[in-house]
Amino acid sequence: MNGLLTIGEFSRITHLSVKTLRRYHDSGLLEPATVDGFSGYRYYCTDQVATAQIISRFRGMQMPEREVRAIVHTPDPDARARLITEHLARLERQLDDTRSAVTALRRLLDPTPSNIEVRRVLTQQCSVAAISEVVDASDVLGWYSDAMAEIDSAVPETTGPPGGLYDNELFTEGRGVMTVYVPTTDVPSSNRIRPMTLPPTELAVTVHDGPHDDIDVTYGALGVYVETNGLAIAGPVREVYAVGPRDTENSTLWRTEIGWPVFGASPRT
Amino acid sequence: MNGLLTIGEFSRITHLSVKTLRRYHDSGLLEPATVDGFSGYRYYCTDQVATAQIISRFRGMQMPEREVRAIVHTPDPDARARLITEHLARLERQLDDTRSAVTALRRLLDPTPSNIEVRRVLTQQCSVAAISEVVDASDVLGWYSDAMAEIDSAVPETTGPPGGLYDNELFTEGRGVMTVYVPTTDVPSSNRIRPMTLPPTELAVTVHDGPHDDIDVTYGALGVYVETNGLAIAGPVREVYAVGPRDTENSTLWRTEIGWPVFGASPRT
DNA sequence: GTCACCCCTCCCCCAGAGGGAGAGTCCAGT
DNA sequence: ACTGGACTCTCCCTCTGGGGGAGGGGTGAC
Repeated sequence: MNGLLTIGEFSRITHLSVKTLRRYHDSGLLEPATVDGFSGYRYYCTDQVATAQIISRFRGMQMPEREVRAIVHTPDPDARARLITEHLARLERQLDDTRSAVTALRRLLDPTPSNIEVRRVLTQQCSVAAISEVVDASDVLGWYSDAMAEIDSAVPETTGPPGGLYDNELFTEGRGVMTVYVPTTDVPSSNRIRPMTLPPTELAVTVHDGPHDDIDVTYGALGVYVETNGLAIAGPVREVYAVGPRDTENSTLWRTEIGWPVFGASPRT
Repeated sequence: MNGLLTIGEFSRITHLSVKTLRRYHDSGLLEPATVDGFSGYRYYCTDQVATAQIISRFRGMQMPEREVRAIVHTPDPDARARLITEHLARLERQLDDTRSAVTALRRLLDPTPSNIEVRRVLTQQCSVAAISEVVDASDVLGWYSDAMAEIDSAVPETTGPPGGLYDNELFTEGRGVMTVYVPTTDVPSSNRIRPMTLPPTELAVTVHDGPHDDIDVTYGALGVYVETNGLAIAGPVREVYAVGPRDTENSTLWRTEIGWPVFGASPRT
């Protein structure tokens, strides 16, 4: 009565279900003011209504509970604000993803089969400056831009467009070795950047024009080609960013070469 | 070799993980072209690459698997298009929710305590036309607008602003009886709409001005008032939409009275 | 024929939520 | 003081959309 609320009363006031309140207690997100040591009854105080509402706001924005916990337990308002803006940025990105997924979907559902031309190529040996690490599939984009930025700022002179090597396990297991590189003869010393020599490789190559929203369609076509021609796969996929974000902001002008290492039949050209 | 792919090959081509492909098989979302009855090996055909990509597009847009299944198994392109536009509308709504959650959050985090005035009122008996049903908390908004539209189109003459009764279980259990009504003396015959008499009730009443984004804050203040004044709760919460969407598009002008049935101390006006 | 790699099933884990059983607690009315 | 009903407790299961890993068997290149 004197300012302490049972879980049911607190639930009516905050519009959080009793179940949810109990979980928030267990996970440390919202601890009751008192817990009766004998009966286990939870008692909340009226001050906690505001906290509960902040929590439900964040959860309503799909913020993960662990982050909400961090925010609620962070007294420093600046750090709070940073966490919040970070989450808003993430929401924005998610929205962008959805938008590009929609446009890519239209292209996929459009009756435009758009046959893809595949060439067989034997690459020349190539000296590059590379960063190589084991990466989760969900981190690929972020890792790529970090690593490429590091290479860009460290390598003074390149002798060709940048590229990447994508281990097949990245796709089949969701985790695998990923490499980004720029061709150069002048590799700086750094703990992440290392010199590498790409060996001559037999590739099935095709070109993807435009943004990467629907690059999977091109991958599909290339994969089907490789398969129907009875070729076996011999290593990580290679992408070369012939025209990319460093060349133009206009993503419709991008030009990505996808090369799938193969062996099995005689290469032409 | 002849157009049939093992799950690993299919995974490399479609960039769906092996685990995910197996689940898609189990759930009927994407059946392999052949399953070896002896070894259990799944074999996919190259035609299925396109289907797999459509699936991953939809999943990338957070579409639930059951809906993706419906779309993929729907041959009729019109029905497909309808399902897709429905989902896009849902995404839009979600986005709106996020936006309003953000604005509401700012208000909540602002150092504006905004004390709320609570009056004690004894309502008069009132005849209404009402729709009453058990509803899930997540459906409240949709159910409300459907029911209110039905009442609006059926009741010719109202004698006051519309209102709603919200069972406390709606909040504590996530499911409960919900009622919407308009005051009228002339109740049409309908299977859903029924005449009701709201009994005289002792209420703790406060007014919420503006859109409903942050109505929970007002609920919190009212709930705290009721609690700190040592009152007990005596029935479903009552909302009266004194100024609402039917009166003006400008949601900042809305005016909602929230009445919490109580008993316990002597009412003042 | 061997052996590495591939694939199978089965079970456990995660986040966030809900359902429900079975037992214990609180409190108001008698 | 007692009783009964409402409230609360814990515990376990379910769902969705994934992932990790164990243990066992299949496939096919050499």
